[in-house]
Amino acid sequence: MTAVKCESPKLDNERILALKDAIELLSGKWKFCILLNLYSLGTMRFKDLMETSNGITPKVLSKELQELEENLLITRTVNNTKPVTVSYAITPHAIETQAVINALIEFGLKHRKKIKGK
Amino acid sequence: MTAVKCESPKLDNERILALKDAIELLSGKWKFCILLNLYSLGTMRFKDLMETSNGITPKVLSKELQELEENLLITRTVNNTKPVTVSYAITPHAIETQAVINALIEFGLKHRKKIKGK
DNA sequence: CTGGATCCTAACTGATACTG
DNA sequence: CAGTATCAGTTAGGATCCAG
Repeated sequence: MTAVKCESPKLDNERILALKDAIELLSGKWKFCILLNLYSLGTMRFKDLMETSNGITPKVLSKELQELEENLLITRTVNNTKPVTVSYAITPHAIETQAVINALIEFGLKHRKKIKGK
Repeated sequence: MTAVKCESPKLDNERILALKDAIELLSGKWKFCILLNLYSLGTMRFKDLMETSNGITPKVLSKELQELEENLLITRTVNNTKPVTVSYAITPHAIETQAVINALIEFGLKHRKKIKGK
């Protein structure tokens, strides 16, 4: 997703703003993938994410991680190792996104059945 | 959103595919807005959607509606009126997306509090 | 009223190479 | 190892005008 537009004059404004925010926070080709990896597999390093996020380039991964960090969804910690390593982990706050992802997966699964059934 | 990439070798593939599908179905700057309008306000005509979707252009609205229809999330019915009118309504299947939208709104609301609290 | 056709731009994405 | 820099391609989205 990108910048979401949704100013319907007839609907509750606060909820719409919240919806917009949520979508924008999670928009991006890889955000869900990264979040899913992080809370399925736990803390990961840049390199690990490069490997599990099949096809991503360092530049893009870097950008996605920065955006997630700005939005307090993940933490970035630099480790005192010989070759410097960096660990990424989701914040407690980001656990809320699990509900979103689960809802999306549920919907996706049902939709797949629907399509296949045709 | 656009074409979502998420082929993590370490995660359950079917769920990831479902996630990808769901995101792609709902991607686009206005999809959520249109769906929200349709199941908050009921069946609407093209003109109505133009008005409630503040700032959308007919071309974009048309495209979004077509995509939603292709994915069986809305129905399009042409009415036998003097100047032709067209009604759009969500399908029963699309009601599943409410869970997604609600989850997004919930997350968005919590996130706003988090940010404001700082 | 309901769109389709054109043109255009900004943003996202990718490939490649390079640095602390 | 963990990125940044540069360059180039694609595309979603908007402006405007036109048509059934």
